[in-house]
Amino acid sequence: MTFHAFQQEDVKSDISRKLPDQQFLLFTTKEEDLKTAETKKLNRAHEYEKENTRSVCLLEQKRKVVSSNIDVPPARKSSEELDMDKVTAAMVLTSLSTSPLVRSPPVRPNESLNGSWKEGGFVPSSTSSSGYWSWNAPSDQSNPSTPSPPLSADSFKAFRTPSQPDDGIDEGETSNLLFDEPIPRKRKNSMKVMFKCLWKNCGKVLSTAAGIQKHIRTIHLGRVGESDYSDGEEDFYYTEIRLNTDSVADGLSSLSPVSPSLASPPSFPTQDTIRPETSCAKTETKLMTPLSRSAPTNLYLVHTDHAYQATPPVNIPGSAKFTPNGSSFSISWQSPPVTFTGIPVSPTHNRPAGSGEQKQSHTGLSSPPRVAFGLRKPRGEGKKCRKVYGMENRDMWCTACRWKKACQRRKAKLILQEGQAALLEDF
DNA sequence: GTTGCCGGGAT
DNA sequence: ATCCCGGCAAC
Repeated sequence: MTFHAFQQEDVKSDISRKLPDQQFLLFTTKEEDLKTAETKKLNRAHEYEKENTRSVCLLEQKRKVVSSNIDVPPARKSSEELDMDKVTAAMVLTSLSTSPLVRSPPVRPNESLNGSWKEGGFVPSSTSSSGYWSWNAPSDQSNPSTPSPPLSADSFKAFRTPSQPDDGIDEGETSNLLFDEPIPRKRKNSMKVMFKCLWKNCGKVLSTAAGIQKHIRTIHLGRVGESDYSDGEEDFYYTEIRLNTDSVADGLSSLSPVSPSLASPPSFPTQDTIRPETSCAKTETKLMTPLSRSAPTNLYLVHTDHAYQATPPVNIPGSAKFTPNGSSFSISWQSPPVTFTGIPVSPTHNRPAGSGEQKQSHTGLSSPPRVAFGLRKPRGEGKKCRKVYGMENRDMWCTACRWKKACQRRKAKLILQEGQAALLEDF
């Protein structure tokens, strides 16, 4: 089981969702909710550890950027309170991350603390309070060396038990993941993160999460002209791939973030609004080699819908070859992106129990039930919240189900399976 | 008949 | 934007 907790100030409602593959994303609205989130997470983690799954727990403490163009939440806890919350989180995380169940392969040197986002130019854009996130190049946003929040990651290291050398996420990285370094840090310039669509036979790669979201929405979900669609439950599946490029700093002006050998025309006649985007990413530093033990099947980014920005599409065929039983890949969400070393979960654990609907994922190009625009979507085969939880547990349903909308849970599952199939095929 | 969820209304 | 639900269509 993979468990991720994100603190996200601009998500309105607290969403705790079980994902396929026994993964979790846990979102909490406010910093003050962190403790609550941790409690939930812990409960969930225990619950699913009982189900014979392994877990790793990541907490991303959203970076607080103090600068003139960043909205800082008005009501802030005192540093002491924050400290306690974070300490609580740290202890929870420690208990999970040091659990014997938690295992992950060693982290390569260049993806250790120094190489991950803590060094990067990622900061929440100035619209952070509106639920809109984008990556800003360091040049057009607050100074990376802006005043740091009261706590530093070092404050929490004391609460972590020493991790076994080969057991679990690299310590530096872990602490980096768990306790977002409040101090904006620079990132190496030699890598760039792209976002690869995980839909079967797609593999489209865009330079921003927003772009890939729009791609998925328009191409795969058939949501043309629904840019205003934002029910807070819309899920996207894409994965982050890192490209070794030294020209990232150019931004998107040279949208060939691809290494030369990988360059090729876009695979999709995109419907995306092509718009040069200056606030784009300069990102992760880990090189994803074809033989790296990457495991997108273990973790997918489920992204709650937010406003997005379109970016020119870039296709990088073969640039994200993940090994089926891999273990390492990264996720990126909000700010800053997280480099994550996943758990090599056995294939059986990769599949949600009883996911018989996988069969359809091998049926062709339009694998996920792609619907002609204007037509009703075919009914899904996955278990809806209603069936899973029953009417008596309606409060456990996903929001969409409660509102009699298309079940996000099922959708996520389907997309996940398609993505897995596609990636396995690629490999 | 049951269930998923679209479309639209109420707030 | 959020929440709810009538009603259609797939099952």
